[in-house]
Amino acid sequence: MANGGDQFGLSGRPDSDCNESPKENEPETPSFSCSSPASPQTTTNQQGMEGINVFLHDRELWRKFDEVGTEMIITKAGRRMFPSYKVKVTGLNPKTKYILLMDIVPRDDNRYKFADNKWLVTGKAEPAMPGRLYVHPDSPATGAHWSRQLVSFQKLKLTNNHLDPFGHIILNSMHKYQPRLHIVKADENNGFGSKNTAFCSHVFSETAFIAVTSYQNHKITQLKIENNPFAKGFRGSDDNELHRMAKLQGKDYPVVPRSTVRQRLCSSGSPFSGKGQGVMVSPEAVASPYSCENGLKSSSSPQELMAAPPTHCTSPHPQPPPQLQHSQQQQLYQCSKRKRVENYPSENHQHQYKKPFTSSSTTEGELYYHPSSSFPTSPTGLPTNTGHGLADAPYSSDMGQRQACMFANLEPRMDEPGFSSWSYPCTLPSSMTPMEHYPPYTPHPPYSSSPQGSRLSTVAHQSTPLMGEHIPPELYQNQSPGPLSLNCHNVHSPPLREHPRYTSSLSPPLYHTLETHTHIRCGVPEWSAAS
DNA sequence: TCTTCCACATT
DNA sequence: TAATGTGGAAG
Repeated sequence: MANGGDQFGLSGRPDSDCNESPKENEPETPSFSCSSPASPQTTTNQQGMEGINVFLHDRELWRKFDEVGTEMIITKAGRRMFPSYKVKVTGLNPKTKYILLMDIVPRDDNRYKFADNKWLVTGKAEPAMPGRLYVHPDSPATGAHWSRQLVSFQKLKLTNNHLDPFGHIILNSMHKYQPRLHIVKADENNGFGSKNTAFCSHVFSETAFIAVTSYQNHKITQLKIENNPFAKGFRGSDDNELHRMAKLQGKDYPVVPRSTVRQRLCSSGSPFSGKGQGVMVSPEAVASPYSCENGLKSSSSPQELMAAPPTHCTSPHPQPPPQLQHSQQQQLYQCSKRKRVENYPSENHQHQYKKPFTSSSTTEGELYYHPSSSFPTSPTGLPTNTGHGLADAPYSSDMGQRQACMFANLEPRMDEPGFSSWSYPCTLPSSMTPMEHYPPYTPHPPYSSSPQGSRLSTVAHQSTPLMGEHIPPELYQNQSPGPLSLNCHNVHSPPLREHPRYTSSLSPPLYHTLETHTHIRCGVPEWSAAS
């Protein structure tokens, strides 16, 4: 990882995002994350997905965590991610409907342990958990809708319960993962999965993390406490508090005043990344290894840094190394809270606790809900892709929030963590069309708890342009032509490997989806575990 | 060494 | 008050 590198102070609570009306934003937490530049680099010409750019919200915060080595708690009941995954999407056709979804894939084949203040590889990874997709509850929605404000995936939860019935994303503790965002263009029926379905995917390497059941690195603990509103209670007011906490944690790290934690965190290399650590350099310098990263001015302000769009490795037309244009960086992102849509009865009151988090996500549904997502399914609950509109079946806000949205999926892998961000608008191969019924199952039912999930799973199976085993060799190459080929203009783009371990035998239903996988790599330095 | 359960804090 | 978060104790 270690693609962070900012030397700025913490950006302030991540919750002060753009959904909050300006006046609600805490003055002390400049939401520079609310500004976003136009993305200059989409060059795809397929399926109308060209020009789409995705900007990671609170990128600075993500980078801070990444520098240290992000850890995400996973619990049986499911735990949200922090920082939460929020993005601003631009370049969408205002009238076209899109489905936004996320998945989290293994970043490598290792199992880790935290020892000597650093992450070390301890062996082979456990078989991957059943892949699940988290479809944003607003899906499908028009480009105008998605573009209106930040799209938040903060409701996404991570669990280590292999039998999780809630649709949470299942992960293995002590394994490294990479969240990915997929934007799929809904077809005329508000669904997708046809062979012409277009989509693009984006990966922000700084959002990679190691799943843990309890924090291993105290620096991460401190960062979480510092930035997560829910952890305010753990924020010490003085040095003693920190010493106390450190002591309680049984850590022998020197404890510094809270006021200096940030500096300490920013100035210390990440044992996690293991590379380029010793010296904390400028953001752009740190990002430099990532060829897909947009260049950033060394004098970039936090706003600009945040505004840096992800690198897109688009297909089929390779782009030149994305270079953020200043003028575009300056484009300001609207931070006003979206007005409720009359037709969508929304909850008039948000849970207070949600404010800081949901503020940025009107798309989350707290502010309103679409009548929405109905994914056609077969009588067995399997995807049928018969063309029913996604919007056919309204779901309650509650449903939308909780279940909207996880899907079983093949187990993709971010093999060889080398991507920074990529997109591969392309035509889905016929192999991605709805599959036959799943075999009865299964330790990892696609979405046992969610009726909606069942419907939505259609989307997952049909559209997920994910990776998995059996990837045609040619697809490993960035230059491969054809619908699924991807061109990553990355310096480091070693061929992807297949991972026999992730075979269909693990979870038959889940490995049924794609015969043709799109494996993209954008050459980002590998996380150096056990460096 | 890692996971689960708990009390407590915040919104 | 409920939901959700946290770190830490206990297993």
